[in-house]
Amino acid sequence: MSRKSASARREEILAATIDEIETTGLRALRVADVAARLGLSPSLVIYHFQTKEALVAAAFAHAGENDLVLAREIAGDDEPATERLTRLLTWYLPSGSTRSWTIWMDAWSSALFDEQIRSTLTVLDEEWHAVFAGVIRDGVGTGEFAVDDSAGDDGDDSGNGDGDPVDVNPDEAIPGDGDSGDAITVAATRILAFLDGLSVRLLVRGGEVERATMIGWVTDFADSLLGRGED
Amino acid sequence: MSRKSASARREEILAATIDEIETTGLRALRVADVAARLGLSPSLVIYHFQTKEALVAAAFAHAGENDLVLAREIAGDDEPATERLTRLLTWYLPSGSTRSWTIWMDAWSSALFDEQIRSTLTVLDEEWHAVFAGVIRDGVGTGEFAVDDSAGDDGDDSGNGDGDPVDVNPDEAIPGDGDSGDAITVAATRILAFLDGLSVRLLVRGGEVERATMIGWVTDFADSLLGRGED
DNA sequence: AATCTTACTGAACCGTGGTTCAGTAAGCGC
DNA sequence: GCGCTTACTGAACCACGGTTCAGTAAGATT
Repeated sequence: MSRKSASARREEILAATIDEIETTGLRALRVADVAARLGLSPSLVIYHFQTKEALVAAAFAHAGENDLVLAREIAGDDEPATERLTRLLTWYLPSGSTRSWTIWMDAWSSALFDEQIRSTLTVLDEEWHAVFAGVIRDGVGTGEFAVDDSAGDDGDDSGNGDGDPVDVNPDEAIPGDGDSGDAITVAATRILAFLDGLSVRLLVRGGEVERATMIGWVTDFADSLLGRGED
Repeated sequence: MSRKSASARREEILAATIDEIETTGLRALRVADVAARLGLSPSLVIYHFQTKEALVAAAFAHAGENDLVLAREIAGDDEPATERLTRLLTWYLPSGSTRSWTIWMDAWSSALFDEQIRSTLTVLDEEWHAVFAGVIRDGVGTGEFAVDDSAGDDGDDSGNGDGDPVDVNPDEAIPGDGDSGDAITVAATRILAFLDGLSVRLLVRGGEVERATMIGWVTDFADSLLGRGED
């Protein structure tokens, strides 16, 4: 049998675990199946990750980082911010693409009762914020977007036809602690929440048909948050 | 031991199951725990529901209907539609209140691989639609809301300052088949999706602090969809 | 009171699957 | 080649928990 370095094997196993969860669900996940997928013995999986629970936790983190790598690629292109944002939104929603999605339903439900997984998801979420906020900030810089700072208030923002663009210096927008920070971060949070809600709907109720219209909805939402559609 | 009618006992067991899932998660759910919660034997649970899987499926349906009963109460009040909508939004988001929520993370992840649960969730979702759409329709009738019918289109709805209110006769808005129907149904879908996304965020990342601001966000969103905040 | 239905129990059964452990051999340094 | 580290296996272990089944008694019906 071909021996591999510990780190290489670990990555293999994590990928196999993600695939397994993706196709059969966390509920039905067996370490034996993960091992079988690679032609290895179940003992080896436990040898590398001490317990099944740890394996799952590591798999969530791994899947999350994988997605973020691709997201950062999109966000780092040299296209205009508007285009990058649209591509991010489109790619975020579940499809037959590279992005794993069903795994996150399981991750959420696990996070409710597992402190470790919860903190993993929190970190991933903050990185997602950073990606979106970065693109938005770029767009504000080029004048493509206009964000008004009354966005976080309660209901009485009736008269804000056009808001003043806020220029935030990149180093003061630390994602570390609060979503309730500046308007850009708040916009990113709202968009991400809407994306998650739509994704759940898309996954739970089959219908690939609606994906296209959903993209329209998020685009509209982003436009209204980012001061487009009024100029 | 006090004997109860089958239907009464079934309801007891379902309620206990929901509580158990709510507090320990579906992952850790044991029929023995459900039984112990009521001082009964595990065999009885299986006696009433033939299998654990069926028990869980029934519990999801039961919890969903419970929530809907309360939602319909709110929606059926004689207050103005604006007020009812706000109360619905506020009550929908997870809190320490009556509404069960963590159970739905598990329900979603189960639905991905269980046809029965998926159809249960689909039905519940359609009923939720009906509740929201009903209130919105009332608001359109009284002139509180104004919905424009270009809402479902792609990105090019830039110039819609004020849309014409659409009067839909109540019997032609059947939730049965399509979310892609009229503007009212579409608005309900978008609001529900946003609510779900925010709820996940609230549950997975602890922070009860943000609930108040989230209510503000949904209100803003609803306002923009329903033609308020521009008049 | 007799009987019949049926809610209900206790104990045993048994498949499942994560984990352990002693042992094997592959690569690497000397 | 020798030996050390370490990836890796096979078989056995063992706990856990859903399900079964034979039996009991409570309540309704007559």
